[in-house]
Amino acid sequence: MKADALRGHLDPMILAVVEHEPLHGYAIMEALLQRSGGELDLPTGTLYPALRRLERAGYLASEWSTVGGRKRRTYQLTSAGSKMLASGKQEWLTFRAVVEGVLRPGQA
Amino acid sequence: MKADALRGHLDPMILAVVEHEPLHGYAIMEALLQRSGGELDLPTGTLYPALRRLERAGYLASEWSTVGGRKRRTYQLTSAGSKMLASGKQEWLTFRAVVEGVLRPGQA
DNA sequence: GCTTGATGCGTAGATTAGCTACATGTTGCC
DNA sequence: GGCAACATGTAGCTAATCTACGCATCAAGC
Repeated sequence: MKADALRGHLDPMILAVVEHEPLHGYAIMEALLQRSGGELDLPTGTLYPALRRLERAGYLASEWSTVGGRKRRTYQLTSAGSKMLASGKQEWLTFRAVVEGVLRPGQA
Repeated sequence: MKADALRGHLDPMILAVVEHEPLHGYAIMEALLQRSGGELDLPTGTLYPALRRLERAGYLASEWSTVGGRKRRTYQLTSAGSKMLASGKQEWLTFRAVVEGVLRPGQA
């Protein structure tokens, strides 16, 4: 998968992962990897800045904790984030329709 | 639809539009607009550089012609472009699976 | 005691594709 | 004369992702 195919789609994916339970960065990475069937192996240099961006934008809230001597920053969805996620899902459907309308991917 | 959601997906879409018939830039714009149900209204500053990029990469070949006093540059798919399009379609399917695996868009 | 891998957070700098805004010219219609 | 549609193109900006680092803890293996 090309790198910047993700562009603009990563944010809702991150929000989706913390939708039902707050997670810390590393766990978010793992959740993305798992949910994507091993395809989405984000480098930390992508994830952590994205998390800070989302927090700065008000879609995530974070909290520090220490587990087994390791510091974790746990992120949870804010209500603004929840709205953002919902509209992100909607936008994905539109985007998918646009691409498939043009691409006709069935016709290999 | 956010602007850079397109990132990395535009190229195969352009190739798909000229798959069965060569078209000039303006006609490609219109075809994209039509196939996307009016959603994909590319600015010329996006399309024309993209076409030149694809030609430079060997996926498209162009030819000048004059129709009704207007100069047109008509693009057609090369064999390399055809392969690129096929793999682009495949990548799209993977990408879609990844996003939907993470996003679960059904659960609004 | 040492090394290695997994866990965990983070920044700096480069890349690059899509965008806005602009420039140029023709045709046809009011 | 003027405006919309047709038609191509460049210059410069933006911003999200990537690569490549740095730092620290813990557990396992030798």
